[in-house]
Amino acid sequence: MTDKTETAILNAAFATFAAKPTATLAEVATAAGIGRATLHRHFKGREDLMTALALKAIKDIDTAFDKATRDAESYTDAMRLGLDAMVALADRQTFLETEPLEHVPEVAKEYERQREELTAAMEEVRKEGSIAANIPTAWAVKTYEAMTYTAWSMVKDGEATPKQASALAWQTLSSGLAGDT
Amino acid sequence: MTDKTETAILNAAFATFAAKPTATLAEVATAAGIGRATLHRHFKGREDLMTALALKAIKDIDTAFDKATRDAESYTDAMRLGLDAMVALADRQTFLETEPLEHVPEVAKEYERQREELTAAMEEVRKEGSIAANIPTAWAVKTYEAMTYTAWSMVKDGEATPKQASALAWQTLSSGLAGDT
DNA sequence: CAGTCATGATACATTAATGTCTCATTTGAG
DNA sequence: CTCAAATGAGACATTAATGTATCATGACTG
Repeated sequence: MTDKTETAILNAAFATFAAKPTATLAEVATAAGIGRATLHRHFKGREDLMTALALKAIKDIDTAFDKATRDAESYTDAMRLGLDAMVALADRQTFLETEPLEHVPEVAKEYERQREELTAAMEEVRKEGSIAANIPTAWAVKTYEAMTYTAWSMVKDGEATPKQASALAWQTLSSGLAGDT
Repeated sequence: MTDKTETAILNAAFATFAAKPTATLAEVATAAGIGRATLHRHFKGREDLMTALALKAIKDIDTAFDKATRDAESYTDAMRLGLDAMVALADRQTFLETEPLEHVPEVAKEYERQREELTAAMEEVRKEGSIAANIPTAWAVKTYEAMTYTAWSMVKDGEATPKQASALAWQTLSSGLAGDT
């Protein structure tokens, strides 16, 4: 139902800001293949766009993760499946990390919720015995995010296909958190 | 020999831009505890400051890494020792990743050189048998950088001391790249 | 086909950031 | 202490980015 033009703007904005956080609205408009005035018709201003991006980023990640893990056999398996889906959305994740948006209550709330859900899922992974005892759950979560970013970076640099990259990420993550060297 | 004020500016700038890539020069000046005019006396403009930051970031990382690994027993050991040192400099690493500076030849050249050195060192680590055969060196390098960032993030969020964080990073990295789950 | 609607292009106004300058004050070296 | 250099504060000019308004055009709908 969401406007087609708005979707195009948001997608272009993710790509643009991922490459250059200081990009102007004019650059975003050009990247989206539209006029600057049109961008303003859809989003009141920069702050407005940023908020919409943050909310969409969170929602996209939620949706993709849920879909990918729908028929996982375990939490550990869900993490593996989710990783695949997340790699394609690393620009969203990067945006959320890069742009300071704590001052927008709605964004802060959703961000916090998502973070808690991921942490809870990681606790379940721990119960399944996939994480060494000395590794804090917070570390496992951060490492998970870092691996999705790293996989995306490999793909972006043309050093691997998405499939190869997420396989490497999973290998590194699972054996890295299991911890038996 | 480098000016004390300039050092203060650069350090404040790293912290400021790490937290908010779109920060203004006024914000940097305030963070450095100096007037905006003084900042302009030391750096012609934004571009000038960015270039100086990039060069300092590269140099700081080189210096810290060299110092930390001076008496390593092996390349693998050097990576472990280097990790400790790098965690404290993650703001520099973040800056280099965040700010697009390919268009400044001198920066691009130094950045490339450092990257090649790190890759070469990682190749040696591989020869020492610390990296699984199916893992590309490029992946190992990126993961190394990701782990320093992750460790820094843990410290920043107050979830670990620098020592704990770099220990976790090394555990994850070494067993993750060894790859035997 | 007629009418409406979103758009691109453009001009324009406003605001924020940057860059320059001056001057009184402070700092530090000799 | 004295002098020179550096600084902070502020005024000011310039530029870049943002936001608003208008208008002609092309697309889609009824």
